[in-house]
Amino acid sequence: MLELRKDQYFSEAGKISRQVGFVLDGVVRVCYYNNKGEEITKYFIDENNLVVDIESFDNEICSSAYVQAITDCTLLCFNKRDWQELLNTIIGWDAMVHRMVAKALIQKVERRSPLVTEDATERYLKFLEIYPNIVNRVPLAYIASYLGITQSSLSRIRKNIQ
Amino acid sequence: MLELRKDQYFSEAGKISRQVGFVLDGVVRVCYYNNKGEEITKYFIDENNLVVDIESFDNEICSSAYVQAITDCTLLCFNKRDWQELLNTIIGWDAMVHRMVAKALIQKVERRSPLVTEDATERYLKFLEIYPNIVNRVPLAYIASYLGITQSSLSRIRKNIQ
DNA sequence: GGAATCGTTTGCCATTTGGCAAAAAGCGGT
DNA sequence: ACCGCTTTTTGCCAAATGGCAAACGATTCC
Repeated sequence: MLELRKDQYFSEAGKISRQVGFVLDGVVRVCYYNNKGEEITKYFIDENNLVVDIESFDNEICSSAYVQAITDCTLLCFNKRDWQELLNTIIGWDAMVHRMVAKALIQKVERRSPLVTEDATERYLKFLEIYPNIVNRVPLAYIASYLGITQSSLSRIRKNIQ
Repeated sequence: MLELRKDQYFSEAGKISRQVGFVLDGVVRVCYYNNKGEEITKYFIDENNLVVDIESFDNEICSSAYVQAITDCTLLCFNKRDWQELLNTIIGWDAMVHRMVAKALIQKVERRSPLVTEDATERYLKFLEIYPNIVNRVPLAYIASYLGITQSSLSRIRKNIQ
């Protein structure tokens, strides 16, 4: 069990991610800095979802992204040993995890892809569909950086929608 | 072994995808139609890559995308029975496939995500990095629809770069 | 109850991209 | 070489978005 305060990191770019988390309460985001130094939010993770950089965790390579709490958070937290134990204890755990991970990855693609080809307003509407419980809990700047628009644009779009 | 001619479909939206393909020669794309009826290219797949709608194949649900040959293609092709046979015959096949699939999914996210937050020129440059062997083999309209810009814009961008 | 801090909205204008249609270029068939 | 078809480029103008700074609003801390 891990408590994170707003703005604390669960894992950081450039380090190996050695823990699998499961969000019990709060919202977390995965973000990175592009080559212009802009901070980009890649996705949000809220309650009852796994948070892990699977490439980093599995292959023990450095992660390329930060995982940051954006509200105070409570996470279940497993290290490799715990994880291995679950694997040995629970029949079918391995297969189940594979499914969950595959499903989560597919979801990430399906959520991110449409953003590329839509205009800013539609992106925001998609965001609202996908993350209905997040809008009011995180700063607008993070949402803007998720959508690939400036926060002034997002503010104006909000106004236009009502 | 399956030969597809330019423009033929490997699998179609609304149908269950019952085959796993492996591209031996040619280029294939995955595409769909958004709610404005615009055709969107989600990604390209060229030689030595797997092509499968894993959700549709695994869970026998309808696919939401088309897989279309955009050059004449040669594919290795497995149906569920073949696939099962490989699974039973080759020790470690299952684990290997899980890895390949996870890796491919991660790659899709990593390739698609950056496009959201970059301007049109940078998207095109990223495309060139990611798919260096595809530019000259597919119509510009498909690339534009992959990048989420119009083909006139892409044409102008090309000119500006040289 | 201020003061400081952080987040959001707005105004102004420059830049980017889209829409549409016409022109130009490329390509295969005869 | 010519014709018909498809793809790509270009011109013109409109619409969307960005950049920047100031104003406004909310929240926290003393």
